[in-house]
Amino acid sequence: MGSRASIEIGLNAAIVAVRATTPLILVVNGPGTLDMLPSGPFDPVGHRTMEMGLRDWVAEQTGLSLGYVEQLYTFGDRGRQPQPGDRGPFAVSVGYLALTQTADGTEREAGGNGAGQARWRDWYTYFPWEDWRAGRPAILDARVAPALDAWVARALETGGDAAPLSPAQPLSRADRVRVWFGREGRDWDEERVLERYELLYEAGLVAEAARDRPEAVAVPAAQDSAPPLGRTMAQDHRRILATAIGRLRAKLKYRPVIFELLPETFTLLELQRTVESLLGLHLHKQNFRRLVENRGLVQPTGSVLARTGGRPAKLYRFRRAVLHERPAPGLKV
Amino acid sequence: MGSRASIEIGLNAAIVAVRATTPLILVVNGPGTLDMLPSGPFDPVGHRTMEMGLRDWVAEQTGLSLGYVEQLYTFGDRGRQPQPGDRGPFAVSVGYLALTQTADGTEREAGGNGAGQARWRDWYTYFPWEDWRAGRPAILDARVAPALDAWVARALETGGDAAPLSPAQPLSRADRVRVWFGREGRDWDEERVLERYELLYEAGLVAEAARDRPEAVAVPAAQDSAPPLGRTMAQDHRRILATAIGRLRAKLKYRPVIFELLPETFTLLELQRTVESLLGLHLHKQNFRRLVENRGLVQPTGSVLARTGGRPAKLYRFRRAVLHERPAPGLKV
DNA sequence: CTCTTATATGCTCAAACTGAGCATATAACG
DNA sequence: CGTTATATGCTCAGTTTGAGCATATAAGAG
Repeated sequence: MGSRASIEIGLNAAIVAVRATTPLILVVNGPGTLDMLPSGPFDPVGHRTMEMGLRDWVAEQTGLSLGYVEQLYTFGDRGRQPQPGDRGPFAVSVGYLALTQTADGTEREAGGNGAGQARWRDWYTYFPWEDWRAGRPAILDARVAPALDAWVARALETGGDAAPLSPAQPLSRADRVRVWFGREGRDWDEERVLERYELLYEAGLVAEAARDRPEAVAVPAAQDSAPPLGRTMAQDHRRILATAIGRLRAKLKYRPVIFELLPETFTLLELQRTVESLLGLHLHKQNFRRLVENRGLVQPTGSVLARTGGRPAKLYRFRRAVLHERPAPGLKV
Repeated sequence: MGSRASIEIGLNAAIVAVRATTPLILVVNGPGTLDMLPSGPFDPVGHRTMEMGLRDWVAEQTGLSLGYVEQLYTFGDRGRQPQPGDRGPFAVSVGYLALTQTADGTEREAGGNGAGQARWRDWYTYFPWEDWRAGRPAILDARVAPALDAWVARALETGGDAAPLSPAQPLSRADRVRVWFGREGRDWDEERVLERYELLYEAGLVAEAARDRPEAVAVPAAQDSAPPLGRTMAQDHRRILATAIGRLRAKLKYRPVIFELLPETFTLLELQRTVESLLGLHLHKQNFRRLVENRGLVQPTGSVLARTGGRPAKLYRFRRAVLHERPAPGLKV
């Protein structure tokens, strides 16, 4: 077992909130103009658990004290290293998803003394193709689809596209493009955020790909001067964010986590808009309220909210008792 | 950031197969008579990714070449260390779930030159309370429930049981026992394997608890001389196995992973028995076949299997095309 | 004051899905 | 030729879903 490189464990938090109709992610300033997730190395001497280490780093860098936290995935592949010759400790990234009440109002909230100011940013800035609320995002037809088609075509020319890369990944390039980016309308699985991002990475279409392995990306000449697809983040943080979004979109459907993001009381429309913003699609209004009421997820507070125009909406709150009832359901939309 | 303890990343594989009606887990000999999951440290110099490292370790220790592999969770808390004074490198465990065709026949299969012979063992050996196929497991009423009740009672006496340990874990002892171990019949969520195991651990009812923190377990005097609940494993491997079982039980319902465990062709009853063995419960036969046929998960091969007594069963195979169809469904039972 | 524009809510309805069973078909066995 | 096992087909009522139609309650514009 000889000499192993030393290993460092990076803890990274994708901290999510929703303001009105926009899902937000908390970022700090990274190298250059790059955004970074709040993060720091795990120090087993100073922290009893990784999660506690994460909370400390976040508090230090953003001033935020996290509530709901869930571990996402541990990434540890060399290809993703900054690779200045593979020097320094090898870094493994452990990604976490955290949910917090809408830190609304100003664009930035807590200071933090870390790498700079922490601020909230619309998560669709990083994944513009994931927001279908206004219909199929233009960027898909304009940029993503052509580039992916070209990438598939290159594979078909140069050899074959049949080869499964691994038993766990048995789809060809063409299949993956079709399955995860679905042509046409309703062939879109909003949970496959990570798969789509990694496909774009593999195809060399996001800036991170060029940064990590400049040699492998020489090919896509066509859109060479085009702006990158989505805003880039430092290190592998956009991959962690993609994991977070996908996991949150999935979890909403079977656990009542949405209420971690809402204030104590809310109207059913606010609840619906929050869900829609995260899922990136629209839901049938009447059916949505029927769902949340039948599942017993909410209970009326008795008061109403005088809004802008229109009939005043009843206020509801999360019915915490569902947590003690058996399956503790979500919003299977 | 000063002096950090060195960190070692342990890769651990919960390798699952099914023989007839028994879910199996592949174990090697650990210290003493303890079973261990095939595992080894991640060496970033020798392995490009953690998953490749895992495959290498498994091949070395068991002779098995893994197919389907999925990362489960990364455990890294100090409380679970062997703690001979917290010396040595700090170990973080990354757990993986692997699925493989039934290595049927003999009790052991591949040799491996590692810590000894690898062999398959019924996973309910480790979690006897998880198998409900023959009705509510006797061990629940005989041993688990009384011990948990006593543990809840102790909390109620000594202080209060209301305190949520963390925002992400907002349930009291009493609630957790009720929600995860459900009194009576159908209040059992077969996916909550990890939650149940960790509750037993926290309550000091599994041998690992006494091993990790002898001081905290002095209390349960009642069943002091009783045999431990379920077979113990080395380190935190039983926790990893619990994670694997829970994840697999959940995943069966929305992805066609069951076919990783089955031979090329099979009868619908074999398919059903395999699913049932993993879920630890019985399914309605006619409805089950209606489900798999309607979802297009299988297709008849045309031939039949002359069995023991009874009408011969048609043979089916996995309809791989579902992988290319949109949501790639599972067996939502 | 009345009409228009917005929301909020109530209700309906058909199609699809689920959970439980009843009934029939096809073999091996004694 | 019954008996005993499975394998398969079909039914049926209760629920759940997906789409809409219709009504209620406010703010504003003529």
